[in-house]
Amino acid sequence: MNPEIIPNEDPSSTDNAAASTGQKNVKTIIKQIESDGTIGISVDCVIFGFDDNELKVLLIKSDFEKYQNKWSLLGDLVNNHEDLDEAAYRILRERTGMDDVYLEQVKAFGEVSRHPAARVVTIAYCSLINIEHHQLKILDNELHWHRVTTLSEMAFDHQKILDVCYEWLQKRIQEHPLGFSLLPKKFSLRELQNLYEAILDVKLDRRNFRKKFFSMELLEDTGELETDVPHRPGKLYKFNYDKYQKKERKKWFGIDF
Amino acid sequence: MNPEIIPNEDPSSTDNAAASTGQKNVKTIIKQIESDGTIGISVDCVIFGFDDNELKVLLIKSDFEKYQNKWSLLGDLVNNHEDLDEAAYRILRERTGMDDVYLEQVKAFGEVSRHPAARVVTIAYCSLINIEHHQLKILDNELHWHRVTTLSEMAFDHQKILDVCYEWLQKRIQEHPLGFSLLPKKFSLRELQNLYEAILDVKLDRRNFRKKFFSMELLEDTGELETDVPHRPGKLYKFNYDKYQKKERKKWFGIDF
DNA sequence: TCAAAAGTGTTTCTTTTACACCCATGA
DNA sequence: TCATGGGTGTAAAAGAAACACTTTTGA
Repeated sequence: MNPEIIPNEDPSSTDNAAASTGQKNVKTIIKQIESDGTIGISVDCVIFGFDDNELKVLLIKSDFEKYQNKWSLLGDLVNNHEDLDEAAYRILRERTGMDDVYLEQVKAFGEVSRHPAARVVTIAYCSLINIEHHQLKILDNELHWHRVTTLSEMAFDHQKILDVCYEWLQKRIQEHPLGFSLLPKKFSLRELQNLYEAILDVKLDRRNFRKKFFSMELLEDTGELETDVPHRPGKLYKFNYDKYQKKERKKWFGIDF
Repeated sequence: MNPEIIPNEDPSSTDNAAASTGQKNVKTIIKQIESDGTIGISVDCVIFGFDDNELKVLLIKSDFEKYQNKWSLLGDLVNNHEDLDEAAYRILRERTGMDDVYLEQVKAFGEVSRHPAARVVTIAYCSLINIEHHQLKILDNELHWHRVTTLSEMAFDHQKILDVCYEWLQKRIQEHPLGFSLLPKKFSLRELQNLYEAILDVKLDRRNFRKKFFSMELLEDTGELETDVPHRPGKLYKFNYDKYQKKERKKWFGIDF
């Protein structure tokens, strides 16, 4: 089951007090993998958020000795009895308390020596969450939102994984309405445009941007307006997921490379 | 290292007499995984070819009891000391004797019960090979080219994997020059158009198709003509990989969904 | 000389881009 | 009343789609 769009709802419960870091048993299991000569499987989540007109990613400080003080993605070994997707949702839930979020598999990374202690193949998942819906509560390992554009010194091959996921996001957001998962349910067109401009690192013409989105007929005017802005308030829209889902997908886009 | 385009060359050696099916030891290892309670990792290759104006995929009969007589993709467990990509190239080499082919990872499939004997996560790779460059020599397990459009009764979740890879191919071929890997090095525009029409299952206008490809300026006129055709022979072209590689990739395609 | 596919241009329509002024709000 | 960003339309350009006749070859 390939997760499609899941509309983001205000979290009914942000109770994640029970979230474990999942880091405790990892070392033991890694040791086992090491001695077995088997291959371990993990999932790493690249959790994107959008705040202050910038794309952010959720990171922790690695507690693996070799990579002390380097930034690390949120990952964990896959349990024997859980699907890959389930593992990704679990990691997300443990860290953010949310499970009704956008999540999609991006790529498997399996270089022999990507993990210094043992052979571990990892499956990278991309997740987009609306930062407003979740105040980080568990701050183990300096969990925090980090700007995507100013990153260096990551643990393992996590820089590579992040790069691949970021490129994936840049492409995907243009042909799939992922972006709305990063915004509040009701948003202004300016917020939407800021999101696209930040992710793609381009400037877009405001009028053409509006025209484009309105012509898709997937935005619904909520009748509400922005508040607390020091200028004329913009209209608030919401994205019509139902209508989008019912739209038929075209298989012919036109050859271009 | 994400394999980009590799131009297909005539194979200098199609000697693959030493290719092993890789199936002998699989059962033993699966048993071990089963008893260990660990998770196995395999690679499955979806090897597409194009012949007789139809898209084909290379399949064998499964020798796993439960799926006797069902069609199966070419796969094998990943060795401890090899990258995922290497494993995919190995499988390809063992089966086709070629290793200078197009190969790309598509997706990991990790449902808990996708393999009836043990927990095995598989990474699907898509490979495109030019059928003319390889006469199948090892026909173990009824190895053969099967039409993609008339398939049923596949082993494991291989139907699902094939479907995902086929959809991936349909999309990918429109924005990436994969298709040339399925054709002879020198081809006519009609062959190229037949390829696109077969893969996408659409009819295309001949004049617009030509216009489109010529405007990309990536086809080189070889000066040669088709032979042995019962009508006016078409010009033969080759694809200029160098020029394509040097082209800068645009990150802005236009929002459309 | 016939059958079959190659080769070739123009027009129409659609989509994309570029661009400037008035409007509503809060300070 | 000012500063700030919201909201709007049109013209030009580029790209995609529709469409028919002549040419070359082998049989």
